[in-house]
Amino acid sequence: MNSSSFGIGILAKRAECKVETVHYYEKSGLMPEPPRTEGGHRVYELAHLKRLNFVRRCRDLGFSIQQVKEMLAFVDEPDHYCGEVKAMAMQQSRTVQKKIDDLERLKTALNEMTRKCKGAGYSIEDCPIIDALYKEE
Amino acid sequence: MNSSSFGIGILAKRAECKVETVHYYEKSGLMPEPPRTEGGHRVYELAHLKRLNFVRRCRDLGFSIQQVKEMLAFVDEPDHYCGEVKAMAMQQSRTVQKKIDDLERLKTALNEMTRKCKGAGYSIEDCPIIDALYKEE
DNA sequence: TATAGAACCTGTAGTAACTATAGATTCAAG
DNA sequence: CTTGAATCTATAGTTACTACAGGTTCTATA
Repeated sequence: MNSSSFGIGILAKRAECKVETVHYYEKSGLMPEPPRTEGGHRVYELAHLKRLNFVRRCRDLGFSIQQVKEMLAFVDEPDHYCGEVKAMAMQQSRTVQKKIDDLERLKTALNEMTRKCKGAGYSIEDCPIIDALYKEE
Repeated sequence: MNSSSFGIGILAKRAECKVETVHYYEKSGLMPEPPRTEGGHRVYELAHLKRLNFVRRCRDLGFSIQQVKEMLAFVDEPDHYCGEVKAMAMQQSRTVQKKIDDLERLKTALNEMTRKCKGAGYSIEDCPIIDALYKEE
C-alpha cells in the first residue's frame, strides 16, 4: 500500500462514518469494489474518499440511497448535464419545506395548549392539553 | 356490533392507514387490545379512532413510536396531574423547534446550491451542486 | 338458508439504511 | 516472530411499517 492509499478504517474515519457503512454502500452499489491486498483487505484512494463524502453529504441532506445512486449516475456519466441534479435538489427543498410547515403547526398547537393550561394542581380531567390531543378527528 | 362500533377495516380507512399498521400499533402498545366478536374480529369505537388519529398525526410529524407512547401516557395514566402534562408538552415544543431549525439549515443548503447552479445546458463538470457535495475532505 | 366472496385472523418475511456481533484471518509495530 | 489491532465474511438486530400465506368469519344476496 503506497503513500496515497489507505485502508477502510481510515476511509471511514475521514468520511465520519462506520466501516460497516462502507461495506453496506459497496453492497448497495454506491461505492465500487476497490482493489485488495494479497490478504484480501480493501485498498482505497483519494477518489474513493471524495465519492464517499458525496454520498454522506447527500444522505445528510435527506436524499435516499436510490436518489444518491441516480445522482452518481450523472457524475459517472460525463455526457449528462446538471439540470437533473438541480431539479432533484429543488424537489428535495420543497419536501423539506413541507416538513417544516407541518412542524410549525404542531409547535403552535403545543404552545397554544400549554398557554391555556393552568398547570400543576389541577386534575387531568380538566387539562386543556389532553382535551386538544383527543379532540375528535 | 351496534351502530357506534366498527371493524378494523373501517377504522384504518377513517384514519387513512393500513389494517396492518393498526395490528402493528396494537403489538407495539400504542393501541389497546379491543373487544372481539364471537369469531375473534376486533371491534372498535369512536375513542379508538380518536386515539389512532392522534398517533398518525404524531407519526406524520416525525415523532418516534416511543415518543408517541410517552405522549399517550398523559392520557392513559389518570394519576398524572396537569403540571407534568404541561411540562411534557413544553418539552415537545422545544424538540419540535430543534427539528425545525435542523430542517431550515438543510433547506438553506439546498437552496444555496440550486441558486448557484445554472441548470440545464451546462456540463456536469461545472455543476456547483456536484462541486459542493463532491468536494474533497 | 345456503353460499360466495369480502373482510378478517395469526404468523412470518421483506423493506430501508444502517448497526452490531461472531469467529476467522491479515496486517503492522515492537 | 509475536501480539494485538484491523479487517474479512456472514448473519442478525433495529425502526416502522408493508406484504404475503393460508385459514376462518362475517355479511349480502339468491
